[in-house]
Amino acid sequence: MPELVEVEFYRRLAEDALHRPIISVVAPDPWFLKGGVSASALRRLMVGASFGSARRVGKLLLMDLGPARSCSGRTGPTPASDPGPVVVTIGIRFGMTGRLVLDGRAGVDRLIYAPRQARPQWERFAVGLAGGGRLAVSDPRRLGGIELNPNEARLGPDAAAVTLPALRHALGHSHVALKARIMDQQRLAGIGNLMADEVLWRAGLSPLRPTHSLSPAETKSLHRHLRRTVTDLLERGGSHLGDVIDHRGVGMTCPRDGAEMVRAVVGGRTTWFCPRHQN
DNA sequence: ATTGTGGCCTGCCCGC
DNA sequence: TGCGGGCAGGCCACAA
Repeated sequence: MPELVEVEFYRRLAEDALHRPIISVVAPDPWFLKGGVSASALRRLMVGASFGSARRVGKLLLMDLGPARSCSGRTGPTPASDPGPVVVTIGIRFGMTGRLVLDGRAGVDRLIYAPRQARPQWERFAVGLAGGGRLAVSDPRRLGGIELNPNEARLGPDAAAVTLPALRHALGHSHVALKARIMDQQRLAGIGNLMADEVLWRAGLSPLRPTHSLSPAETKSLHRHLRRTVTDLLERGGSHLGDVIDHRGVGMTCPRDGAEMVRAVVGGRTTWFCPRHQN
């Protein structure tokens, strides 16, 4: 499913759509437009403009209309002397089955839990680009959506770049289960169910552990494995390509020590972990 | 304020 | 062979 890794591939793909004039907007599904924005409003804003930058925070893809804007992620506080131009941003969420397609090229080859091939009726949003190009969002399950000027401040630091102090702050001293905490997008952005299982398996930490029970050394280890896992999965090409993902299932054994994997529900999500080395 | 739960959406797979 | 129930999880509304 699209987690941080897939959305990063979508972002890279979307960079090829920058600076190409938008000539049409196709938004056939009102459900897919969030926050009360209408297809006609999007059309008024977008037609004649072009995307200036493609950014990502967690699982949210952000495409700014207008001239290029810093791609270093979050923009800091703007000096009062220079408020800068008003930027219109199109936020795209992919749910768990959303794909981004540019000029017929898909951002990822395969999406776990999603049908293998896209059908025309699953296209929920698209922009036509000058010269015949097309940027489209295909989402069979309709769990994603398009939002105008999404509130980026509601997302925690991106998991791909989070520092140790920032991770410590995100974890805090909560009594909530560790897995639920690292999947809380307001605290840490980008980790979905599969990556959470992978990171905790690598770090040898039980998903059920109360967050506050982590020692400083364990938090440091979690940080190292988190960053390493993101890097690995980006290199491998998908959040489903972790070492433990194929071992999530009844009767499966831990690829590290052979113990039988255990199923639990944490934060409302199906969770698989090794009872032997994840403590 | 924080935290937990249920529901939304639809395709797929299993068992009958 | 068709059919229906259960399942998948990101996100949000809602309740405590």
